[in-house]
Amino acid sequence: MMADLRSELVSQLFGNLQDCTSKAISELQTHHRAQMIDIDRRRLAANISDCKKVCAKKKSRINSRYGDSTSYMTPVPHYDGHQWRKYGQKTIKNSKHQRCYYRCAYKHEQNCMATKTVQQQEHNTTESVMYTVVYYSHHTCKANTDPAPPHIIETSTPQSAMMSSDSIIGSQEIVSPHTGSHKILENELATLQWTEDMQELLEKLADVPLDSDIWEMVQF
DNA sequence: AAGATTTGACCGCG
DNA sequence: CGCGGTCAAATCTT
Repeated sequence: MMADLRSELVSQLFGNLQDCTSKAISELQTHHRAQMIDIDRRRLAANISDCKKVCAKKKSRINSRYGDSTSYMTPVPHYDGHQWRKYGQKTIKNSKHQRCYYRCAYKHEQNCMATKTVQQQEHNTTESVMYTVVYYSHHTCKANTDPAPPHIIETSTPQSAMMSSDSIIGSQEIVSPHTGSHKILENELATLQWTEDMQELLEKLADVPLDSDIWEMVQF
């Protein structure tokens, strides 16, 4: 009887939560895409000729050392379907934030040479925090087929993204201005089947005693 | 204790 | 010689 009531309440709460978060996610994604398009347009308009020169220079250097690279902008630089190990962090000249260096977690076991760098971009207070992620080499480790990372936007000129951006973040400090709940949300978003996991959480919580203070707050 | 991260040292390139 | 990519010992986390 009590258990049924609790299950129902929890079910409703999670239903509302799911609706809410889905809406928020949708809005963020829409806003985010529009924002990135705008930022790209402004950057391109600002200094196309300088950009061309520097891009060509950087690209030739990078390609000579690493082969092709692919860069992305994303608010969620750490959840891209692969496991990484951080092996370095550097302050980059004229950048406010540091750049972090990651290698594939299976580098030694499987000789996978994939690496990536993550650097937080400059942003004003009206923009959400974004990171430039540059991938070098492809994953050769098994069970990893180098999928396109979720919730990111591929930039047409990889090096230009690095050029105008500014810093990094390690896997532990994660998106610094975000709260713990944001981190969880991002994680779920990028890697999990949302509805299935919500259902699982629901089933677990239905068997857990609820806090009495919360029960007193809910009016029926 | 094992594995992951931090951080200064090292090194190659321009 | 400075920048930035990598190494590896120290430190932290689980």
